[in-house]
Amino acid sequence: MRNSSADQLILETLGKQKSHLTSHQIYEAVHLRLPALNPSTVYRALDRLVNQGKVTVSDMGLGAAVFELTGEKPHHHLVCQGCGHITLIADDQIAPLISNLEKNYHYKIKTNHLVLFGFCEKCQDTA
Amino acid sequence: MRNSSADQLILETLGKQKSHLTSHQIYEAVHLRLPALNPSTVYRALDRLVNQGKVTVSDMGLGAAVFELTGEKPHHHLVCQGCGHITLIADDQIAPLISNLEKNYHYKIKTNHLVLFGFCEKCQDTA
DNA sequence: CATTATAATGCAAATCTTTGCAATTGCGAT
DNA sequence: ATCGCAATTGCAAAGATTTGCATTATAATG
Repeated sequence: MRNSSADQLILETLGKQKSHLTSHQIYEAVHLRLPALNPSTVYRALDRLVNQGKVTVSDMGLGAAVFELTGEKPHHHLVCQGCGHITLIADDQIAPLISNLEKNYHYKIKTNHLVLFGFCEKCQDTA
Repeated sequence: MRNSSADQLILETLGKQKSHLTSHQIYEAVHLRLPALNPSTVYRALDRLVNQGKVTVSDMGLGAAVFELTGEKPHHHLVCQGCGHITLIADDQIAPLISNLEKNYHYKIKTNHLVLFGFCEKCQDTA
């Protein structure tokens, strides 16, 4: 592994961003700052960063996967399929489950961003 | 909503399949049995079925999302990022967490297939 | 049975993403 | 400083998926 300028650029881009970005949004952002960069380079760099664990990818129920910098602390989300509202789940709600599974299955779990879909209070009434 | 032949075909295809299929694999299978069917029709039908809850989509860590018939019972998986091995997680390991979250956040959770990534016992040693 | 509203489909174009291969570049070893 | 290996990149083509719009088919209604 080597010091790649594409990787750097992507990390910076994600760093400035508080929300999640799709791969295409990332490509666009990076392309703005370095138009010479080839699409395939960006997509491959993104792949690389995910494999290295520097970037986290998750499906938030939009058509496409979204990316973010891997944070220090795990965090999780509830996504309402009715109104699209997103609720943050405190990690201590999830952490015990994770360590249980690790114990029972002799696993070291890397997933640090769970996304659960469902219906929030309001939208349950509507449906 | 209406009785769509594309929908039927997709449901049958998934029914005969014990493992998960990518959208493209589904397109190929359906295309074999009804070559006249347009790709966009298949992709749109698949979308529809997911929205109707008849089909479940999940990211198993391959490049693409995979689809399966929505089962009666939730089931979950551990996926090893080292060797790719997949372990079934008993639902009673997960169910308590789900009902807790539903209580605490006033949510009705629909997600019925959790996928957690990590490293199995063997691959932890290697890494 | 005819009519109408709406859902599903086909088609073609656009878009997004991946892939193979050749050329380049960075990094460690000499 | 140079050499050589392996990683990164560019390019072009292929592949996969989405979209807009016109057309067709279905189901409900009168």
